[in-house]
Amino acid sequence: MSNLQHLTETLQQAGMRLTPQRIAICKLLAETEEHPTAAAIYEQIKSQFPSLSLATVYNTLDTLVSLGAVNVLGHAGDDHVHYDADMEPHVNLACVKCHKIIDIPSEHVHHLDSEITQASGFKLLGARVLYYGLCPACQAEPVEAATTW
Amino acid sequence: MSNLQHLTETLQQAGMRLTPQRIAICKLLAETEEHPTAAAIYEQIKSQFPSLSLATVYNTLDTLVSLGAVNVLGHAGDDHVHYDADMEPHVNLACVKCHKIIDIPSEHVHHLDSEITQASGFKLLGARVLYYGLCPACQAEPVEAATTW
DNA sequence: TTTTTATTTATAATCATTCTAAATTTAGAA
DNA sequence: TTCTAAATTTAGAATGATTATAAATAAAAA
Repeated sequence: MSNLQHLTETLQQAGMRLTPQRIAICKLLAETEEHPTAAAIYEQIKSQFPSLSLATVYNTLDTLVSLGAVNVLGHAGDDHVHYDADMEPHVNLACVKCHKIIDIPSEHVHHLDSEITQASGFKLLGARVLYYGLCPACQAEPVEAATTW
Repeated sequence: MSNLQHLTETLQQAGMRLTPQRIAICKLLAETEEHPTAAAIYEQIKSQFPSLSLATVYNTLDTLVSLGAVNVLGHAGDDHVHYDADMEPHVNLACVKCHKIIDIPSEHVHHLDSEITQASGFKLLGARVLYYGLCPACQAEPVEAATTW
């Protein structure tokens, strides 16, 4: 099953309508390699739906998050909340300089779930594994004032 | 070396003055088991420094963060940024219901650093490993509308 | 001292996100 | 088809954490 299907079916099974706006948001989330913010999603879909409201984007994202189909990465060096539709355990790696976020498949994160569950007795609902540093390209350039995190 | 010493020395070595306000903030960060927000720190220190300004708290936190002595956890189910002076690799585990955050020592997170460095070529500066779920106490109570993340 | 610089403070400004109420769309019944 | 009620979208206002600004204070240097 494609990730897009997963997202739309999640909405349907929650009894929600598959409106064109919601489909477009799911499509973007499923296909992007980025880790978009609400504003970024709004900007990219705006051309298809000139009347689109930011509230719709936030509502849809919140719904998908509370249904467990989308992950919230939180702020990543900027002042925007980033979202990630890839729910497979993986590491998100952000460059504090160019603000790009990439995914790293990791052997060890796969084991974290059970390790944490056993140690804590929590019922896990999600994770946010975000490392930050300087990407190879930005390491080449001189370091300036540290970014605020 | 105590964690408090580490924090104050970090400030000094950066050429900054050890003002009473900054010392109090470092002390609180070093001694708390919580993962306080700027507002929480402000509230707790206010009694010692009635004239304290929130700006001072934010400034000091930002400085400590950019010096790599304090970690920013980001939002944790509420709308506040949480800080953590424990820089040892560990898992932060937040309950989405009672909003408590606890630390979990983890064998696997210790290995993540080298794994990520090798896979990406990034120069790592920090990490934010935050899992969320329901703590044992909150699992007992009935589940209500999902919290927005 | 006097001068310079760092720091704190109070307050205003910013801006991402949330809220609200009206307008629109939809699914299903008649 | 048309009607009706519920869901959804929308525009714009409101919220509130954080940041910026400029004046006041404190400390260090001369």
